[in-house]
Amino acid sequence: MRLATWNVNSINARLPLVLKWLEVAKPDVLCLQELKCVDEKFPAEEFTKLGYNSAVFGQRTYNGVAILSREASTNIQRGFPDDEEGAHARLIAATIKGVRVVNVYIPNGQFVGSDKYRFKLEWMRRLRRFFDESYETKERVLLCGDFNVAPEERDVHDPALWEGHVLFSKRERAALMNIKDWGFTDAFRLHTEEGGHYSWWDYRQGAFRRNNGLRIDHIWVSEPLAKDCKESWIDKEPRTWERPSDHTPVVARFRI
DNA sequence: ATGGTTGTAAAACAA
Repeated sequence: MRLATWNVNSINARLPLVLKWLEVAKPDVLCLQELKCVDEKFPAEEFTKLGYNSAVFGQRTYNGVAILSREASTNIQRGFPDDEEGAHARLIAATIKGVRVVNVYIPNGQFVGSDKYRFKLEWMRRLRRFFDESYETKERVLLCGDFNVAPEERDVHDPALWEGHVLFSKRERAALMNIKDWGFTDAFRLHTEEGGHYSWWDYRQGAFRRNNGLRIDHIWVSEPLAKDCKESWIDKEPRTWERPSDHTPVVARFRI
């Protein structure tokens, strides 16, 4: 089974690229973030034509997450169990081939010290609590998505420049490690030690051309799944296509 | 350089 995660920055603006990528990469599961549309505007029929089922949790203008899968997914959950009405559409979970797939779009945080930064840290605390209350570490659990945090210096093109800034500040990294401490392993780091591999590049200042990026999109797995993870990579090609998302897909392959 | 780019949606806001 191949699973991928991709922040598309509007599914309708990116539809031609997503369809093209599905046809060449042929993942079994594709987790999407930043749909920027309500459920009714999600182009599910286009994915049906390529053989994918859609589980969607949309929202007007901002956020929105979805899970595409060749096999039908079961037990679809939208948002945290204790979410209030109108809460951000940032989490969708579904079971596929015995794997509990949790797809998240962690808040960006705007800048360190802002209200949105505090919201990000609180959301991350809730995500850790969600795993404590919902799953056992011996189950096959997978957490993926746009985490909006680079875990380590080797995940940042210029750590000195980024130190203390949103996406790489100490409190965000601590909040991220707290989630990881539930029992996750970074699938990408099972297979690659060196730095310089990024999943996001700012649209501005030729950041992609200069490889000024961050590794902020991740696939994390519980212990039983880590044993079955054969490969993980970042597919930079869609970032070179016309009208790209600022993120590119991250992929993992499992012996399932 | 107090900037730069993109998407939504119709002027700012979010990233």
